[in-house]
Amino acid sequence: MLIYNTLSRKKEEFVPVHAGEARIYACGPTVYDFFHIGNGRSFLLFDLLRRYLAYRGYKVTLVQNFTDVDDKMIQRANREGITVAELAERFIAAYKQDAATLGIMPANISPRATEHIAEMIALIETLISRGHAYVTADGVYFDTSSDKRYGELSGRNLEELEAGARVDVDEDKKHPADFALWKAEKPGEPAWDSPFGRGRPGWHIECSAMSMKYLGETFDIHTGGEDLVFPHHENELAQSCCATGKPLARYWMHTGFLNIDNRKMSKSEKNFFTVRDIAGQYDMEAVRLFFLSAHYRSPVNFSRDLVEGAVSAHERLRTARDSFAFLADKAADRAPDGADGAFIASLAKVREAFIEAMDDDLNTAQALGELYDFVRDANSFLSAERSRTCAKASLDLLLELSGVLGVLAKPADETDPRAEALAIERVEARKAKNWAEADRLRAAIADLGYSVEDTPSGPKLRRL
RNA sequence: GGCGCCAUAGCCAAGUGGUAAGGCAAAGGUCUGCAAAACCUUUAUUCCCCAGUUCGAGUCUGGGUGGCGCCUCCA
Repeated sequence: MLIYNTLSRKKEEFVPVHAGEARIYACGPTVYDFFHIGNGRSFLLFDLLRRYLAYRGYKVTLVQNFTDVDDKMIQRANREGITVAELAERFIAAYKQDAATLGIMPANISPRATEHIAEMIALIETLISRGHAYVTADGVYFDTSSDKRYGELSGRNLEELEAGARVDVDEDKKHPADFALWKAEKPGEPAWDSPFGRGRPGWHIECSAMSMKYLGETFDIHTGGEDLVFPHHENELAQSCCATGKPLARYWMHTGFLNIDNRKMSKSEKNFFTVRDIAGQYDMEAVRLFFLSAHYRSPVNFSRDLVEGAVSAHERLRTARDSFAFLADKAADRAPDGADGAFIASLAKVREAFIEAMDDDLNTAQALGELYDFVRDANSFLSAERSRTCAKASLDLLLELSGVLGVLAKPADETDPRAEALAIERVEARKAKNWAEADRLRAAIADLGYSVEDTPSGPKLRRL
């Protein structure tokens, strides 16, 4: 499998540290608010990655942290008159709910920053003792000049960073790019005791401490949004490498941005949607399909029209699933003939093509193309009188491949029982060839918000 | 100012130097009480522009043009 590695700016063959295992660290949310649809897209990357690696036979360990102490959290907690811990509790719960709507499976381990202060302090002490960090009145800073490789991940060097630096230079810092490992206590902020005085950890150190604790000093893949490349991941990498002398992660994967109307989402622009907002408007599985229709590294535009296109495509996959399932139960139960055998044999090629696409740096757009091709071919083939075995094989393959992508996991939405009852009445009316009554019932069903389709497997209600 | 990414049909989007996947939308057809769904067919002589390399370029090189991102908290 090839993975695009931000560190080398190339696709590289995936070779895990431990044969047969894949250890992944994903930067999780800062839990000060509901997460937005752009965050959702980047969370989708690690979910897709872990599903696919598991499908390919790797034993996957995914660690996703919760950043539960930082400036934004402190501000909001103070504004609402609650503790930072209470705020964290609330939005960790919200994260879990919202992630589930997008089909994002829980990580194997979900460490919280505040529960790993001791590990961070130990890491900072190591950095100080090795001459990579220094203490000032404000806390402890990482000495970027002491790291020859600093800038490797984001493709910058210290001179450039100095040239690009804007105001706000801390006099105590040796270099403008130096960043805080430990922030000295300020009134109204949570603080912990440490050898360098009471205070709280900087943002970057938490990910270094937690990833290495659970995954080892060098693990396989580190994921995040592209805006984390600098400074967050650059700094994580610097801290960890300088502390251990070893690489932190073999592969760094970053998602492209999600834009709204071709503009970056931002609170000030008010072009901003939380996953919670969207979940009320669309089937989130269709939104997931929408994201997967473009490569994870390319920027994606989010708009009503585009998502609605994905909703149609998603409906089509669901219809295919229902139709295959119906035929797997009801089609002729006889031994497959030659054509059936050839069809079943052809399914292996579909799987191969799907894997080939996914092996190429998770090319979901291409993989979906293979899936749609397969659905069309199978629909066409099964429309003739075919053995039950063919339908069953088609259903199995569809569920297998869509399961890797996570786009057909949810059962059909529960339908309104009143609409169901009307649909049954309508079946009777149609049997009696009472078309006027049938049409009246269809209108009544439409009033409840459903269209009705007469399929071979009976009436199918579809939300309008 | 520095670094980097992108440009493929009405829209979205793949594409390993060898003759343009797929989806959405649209149109015609089969089927259907009428529909819907499904299926079949149609929709890029051409991949932003100009040069170059090559037997051959959407794909490689150079130069333009246009859009975007990072350099500050940010997925």
